[in-house]
Amino acid sequence: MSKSVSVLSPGETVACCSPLVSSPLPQETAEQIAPLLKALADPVRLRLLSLVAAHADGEACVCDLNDAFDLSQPTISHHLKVLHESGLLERSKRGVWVFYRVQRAALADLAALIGGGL
Amino acid sequence: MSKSVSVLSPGETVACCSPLVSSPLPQETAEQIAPLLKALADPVRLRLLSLVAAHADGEACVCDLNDAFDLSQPTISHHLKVLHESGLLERSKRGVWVFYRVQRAALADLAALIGGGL
DNA sequence: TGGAGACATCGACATCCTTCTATGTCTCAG
DNA sequence: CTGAGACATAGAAGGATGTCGATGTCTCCA
Repeated sequence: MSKSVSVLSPGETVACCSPLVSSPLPQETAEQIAPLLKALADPVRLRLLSLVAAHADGEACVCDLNDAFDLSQPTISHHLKVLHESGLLERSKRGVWVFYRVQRAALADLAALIGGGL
Repeated sequence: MSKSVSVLSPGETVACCSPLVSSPLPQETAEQIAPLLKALADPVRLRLLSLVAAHADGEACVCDLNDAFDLSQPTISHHLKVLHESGLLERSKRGVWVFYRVQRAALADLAALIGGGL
């Protein structure tokens, strides 16, 4: 995993900017946003995020998520890490289990960036 | 460029689904959406899209866009192609020049997918 | 204390992506 | 018709990404 993936420390959300279509995005901002979109731009990670969000109480244990895919446990763990490091998923360990929860603010900011000004 | 990038034919927009956080995204849908996000998930392409959208009359000529980057002309051409094939940019040739215009519906659909249900 | 189970990390491999240079295609002016 | 300019395509190189099996770490229970 290259360092540039985690531009935001886990838990931090996008301090967002004026909408994409309103004014030219500064290079620096573009380089901040792109990793976030890249984290989202994978079918497995999209489904993971969606599964977590739609789960009861808004959080899901890794064990639940593993079962939903035909992928190895380390692969799922890797994707969850990407989502977590990009600030899209919150992590909390309780006993033996690890639970993930969607950081709705980050998603909302992204949506505002893309869809704002339309 | 692998074939899977252009899931949508150029000009077609996302026939969008229920929001990401509302119900588990079906695998098929996730595989349809991911290429769109992937098209957006690059700092150069983010700035290209933003530049086009913010340009006078909502469209920009490739010659204008080339000047805004420290990248070779074929590289910009490549990124524009990715954005076009994903349905985010509309292409129109007038004389010697090629103009690109943002397909706002595609952006709006994406934003609704990500931010809907928050 | 020791074993089992839940996750994370490591290292490897194949594929994909970004970028480049070189070259092709199309259109207009002269 | 020929040259120049705008843009696209082709092919190659280097780095990034997705996936795996093997292994490590932590926590709980017996």
